[in-house]
Amino acid sequence: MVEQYKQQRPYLLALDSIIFGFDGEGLRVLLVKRGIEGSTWSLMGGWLQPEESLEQAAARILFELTGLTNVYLEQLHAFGDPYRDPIVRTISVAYFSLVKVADYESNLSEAFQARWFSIYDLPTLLFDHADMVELALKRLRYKAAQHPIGFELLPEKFTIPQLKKLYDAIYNTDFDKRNFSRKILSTGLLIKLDEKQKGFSKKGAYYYQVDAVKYGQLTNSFLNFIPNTDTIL
Amino acid sequence: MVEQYKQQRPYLLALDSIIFGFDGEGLRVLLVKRGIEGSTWSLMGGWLQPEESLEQAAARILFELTGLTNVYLEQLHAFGDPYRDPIVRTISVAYFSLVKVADYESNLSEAFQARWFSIYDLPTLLFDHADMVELALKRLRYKAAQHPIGFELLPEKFTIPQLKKLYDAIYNTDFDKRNFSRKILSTGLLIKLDEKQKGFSKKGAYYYQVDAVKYGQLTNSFLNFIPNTDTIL
DNA sequence: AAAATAAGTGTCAATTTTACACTATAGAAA
DNA sequence: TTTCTATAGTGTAAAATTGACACTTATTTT
Repeated sequence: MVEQYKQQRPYLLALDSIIFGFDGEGLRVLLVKRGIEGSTWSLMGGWLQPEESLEQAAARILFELTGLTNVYLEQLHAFGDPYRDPIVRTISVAYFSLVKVADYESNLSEAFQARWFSIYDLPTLLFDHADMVELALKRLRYKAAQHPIGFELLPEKFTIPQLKKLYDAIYNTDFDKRNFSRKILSTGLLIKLDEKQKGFSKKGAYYYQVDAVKYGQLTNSFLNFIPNTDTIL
Repeated sequence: MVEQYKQQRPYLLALDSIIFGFDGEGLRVLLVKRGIEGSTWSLMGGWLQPEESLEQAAARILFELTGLTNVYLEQLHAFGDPYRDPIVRTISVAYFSLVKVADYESNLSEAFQARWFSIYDLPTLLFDHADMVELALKRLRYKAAQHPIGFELLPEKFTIPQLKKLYDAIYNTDFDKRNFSRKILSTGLLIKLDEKQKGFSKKGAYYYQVDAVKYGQLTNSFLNFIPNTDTIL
């Protein structure tokens, strides 16, 4: 049994992060310079360390770039085509994360030459990173339709028009604002604050924040798409 | 750059398969005997070979056990806790697959001591395999609510009552047969055959089969849960 | 011929979705 | 101070979908 292990060839194991952000206008992905002469844009990545879980490694790598902790992080997919990395065969486990751009101190980015790119206008990427971004975008769309994860991309306090702009950006469409706010508010997940947003529009939109208690409960069944499978069994 | 690769420690990379089947009564998982003295039930698994992609490896391992090809196979999750395998650190990429039990020749199972278990009555499993099964079941439920993957568990020709029993088993519930058949037929995905099932009931239920053309188109938006994101961009 | 068993089907009320346009507010400009 | 302008905010009616509910049909067995 143990001999069976010894005969096996080991592989390098990397992690790559698709980091989504929303700046109020469009959906962005954070990329860094990498490659032979630092000439190619790539996803932020790193190597798995001996005492780390995959999730811990992904969180560490995200922290090294952004200085952020407590960030939404979800495993996307393991990529393992034999020649995806032409130098040495490397399996990469991709994670996607949603960060609040406002929280992101850009000071740390310089070491990595990080930059936000619009998801609709990406440069050529290293290895199979374009596939990773494409899959991550699919997953984000899929997930945001059913789970309240959009809020992870917004500041603590946000307005309904901001939220709508975010969803517009994610789905590259233009939702009807009446139907949108009815649907969002019907989840009971938002708490209206007394404060209004200043500066952007003359009238000013009310700020809302997520009801943390309800947010914790609603992992599934957000927008009535899917029955809450937690309670089926 | 290349030196950076050399400093990294490699890890063993395994694959494990959660193989679901449906025998007309309940949802089953195929398990094999493994462990120190072949004493423990475990998922079917194997090692990644140098020239294989992850998907190819998972398909090969599935073939070695069941003799089946062209089986529904989907990557579930990469499991990489440092001590999940107490002997040597091993990253396992879990795949879940849906097989038609009728197709499965049980001849090959003997080499692996394979057996179908009800998902509601599993034995103690090796390592973190119980977590894998749990996650796979969640994914199956999640997915079957939106995508027409249930058919992968049934023979080519099946009746509506059979399909309902399958969904009942997946969600451990009892759907209303009128609403169920209305909903399923409204997808336009099923073709009614002239033939009736014999032997099971006196009246006999009509056989249906999946419309292959429409099946290819409908990857999302099966039961109207999710807008078809393929067409959004 | 009657009984038994599972298949197959229809309706109505409630809910949800979709399409669509006007009013309110507050700052800026005249 | 009045007017203008830009965005916020809100309601309704038709259509589609869902959910609850029970009887008839077809065939085999007795």
